[in-house]
Amino acid sequence: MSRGARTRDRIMDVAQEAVLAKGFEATSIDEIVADAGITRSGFFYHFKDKSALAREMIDRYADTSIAEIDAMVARARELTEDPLHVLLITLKLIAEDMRSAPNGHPGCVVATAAFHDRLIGPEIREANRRAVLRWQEQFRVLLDDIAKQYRTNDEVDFDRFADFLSGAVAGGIIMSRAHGDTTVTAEYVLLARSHVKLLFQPKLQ
Amino acid sequence: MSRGARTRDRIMDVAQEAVLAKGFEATSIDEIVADAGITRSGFFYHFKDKSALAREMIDRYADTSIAEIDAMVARARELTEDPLHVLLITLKLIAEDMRSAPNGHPGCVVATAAFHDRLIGPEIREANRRAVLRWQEQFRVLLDDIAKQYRTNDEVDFDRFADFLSGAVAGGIIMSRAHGDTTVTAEYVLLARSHVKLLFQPKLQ
DNA sequence: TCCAAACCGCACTGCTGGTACGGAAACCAG
DNA sequence: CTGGTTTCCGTACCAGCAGTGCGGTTTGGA
Repeated sequence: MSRGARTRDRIMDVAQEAVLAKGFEATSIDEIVADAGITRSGFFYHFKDKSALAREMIDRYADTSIAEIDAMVARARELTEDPLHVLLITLKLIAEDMRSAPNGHPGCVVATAAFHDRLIGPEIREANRRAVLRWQEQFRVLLDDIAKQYRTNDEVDFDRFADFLSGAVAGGIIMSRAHGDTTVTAEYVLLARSHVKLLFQPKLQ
Repeated sequence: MSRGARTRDRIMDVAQEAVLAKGFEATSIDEIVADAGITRSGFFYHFKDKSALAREMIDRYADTSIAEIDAMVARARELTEDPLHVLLITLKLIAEDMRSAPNGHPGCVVATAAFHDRLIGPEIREANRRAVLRWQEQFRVLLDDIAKQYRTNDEVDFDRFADFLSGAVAGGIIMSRAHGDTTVTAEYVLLARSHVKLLFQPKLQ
């Protein structure tokens, strides 16, 4: 990893922590460069503006998030062959992971960016779109596997439902902020899990 | 309604439209006063700072939202006595209302405020908390009515689930912004409705 | 050793939220 | 109609912000 790449990563590290805690606009470039141990000139050498930083942060955040969920799916597949239980276990692992975090779920760069439209040009919007589509695709695959062996107890569009599962997390983040209760997001994941269970589980009650 | 109250309302009207479209920080006071037909001095006469405006906007937004939902609940009660169907019809009315809006759901001041922590002092946070608790209470009452006549197909905490229903809207707003598709929020409400149906409906399949 | 990438220092612009204060117009009670 | 209060304007000012420009310096690698 080159020196430049390391600096870029350090910038994004400190920026992400601040952005998740305070939002994009509330995080000043002066603050970022101070924490990253560089100067404003150094910052603008790597990112042409704050928007470019946001765009790269979104992509990087999506990368790590997708990888983490993939790891949980893999772990779930080790525990069962039943596709329904793969998803149920995955959702439980996600919830546990959120609950085990020191201060609950730290927030989501994508969700945060969605509400800061000043710095959101078409590029940021596109980066956000890419991210949510990747999450949707991830859950969509699991739902398709389930559909091969189970029938649903209600008619739902699978693309929408896959999207809805990540949307539950997004909603949980908003509500956890509104409530001032960091455990909310994990509970939302478990409620979404309940939805999955009710949707596919045969012979209810 | 006094002259001052009318001016305050006009300020909040134009501010809300801009905030829902662009976020709090992206909406400048200069822009608000221009659209409201007053001066900066006039603005600061009514609101001591931008944060005070946000706080009053949140309360006002919650008031109208609660009233709208109450009206839909009342309409649903006219159509059926069954408490489960009261909620199901209410959710359908909410979804239809969102879909009928010219540009989909315009967004939520509470959700927007949750992601703009610069101007969020304890007062804003408290206003946001009040709002989500009011929504939660609204759905909680309907769920309690259902519980008197139905048993659930899965164990869920009713307070959480009531909160989850409004959270679905919040998540839908985020995802609609991320997708760039304004119909998403209404679809989320319908998926939440499906969850309710699956949770209470006896003798599935 | 040499060159390019990486980074610094500094000066500048334009916009923002916010303060301060004197004054003017609108409104309302007596 | 009068006097006082509410409401609003005009202007000048401050600090913090994102972003630009550019010359200079350090660093790492071929």
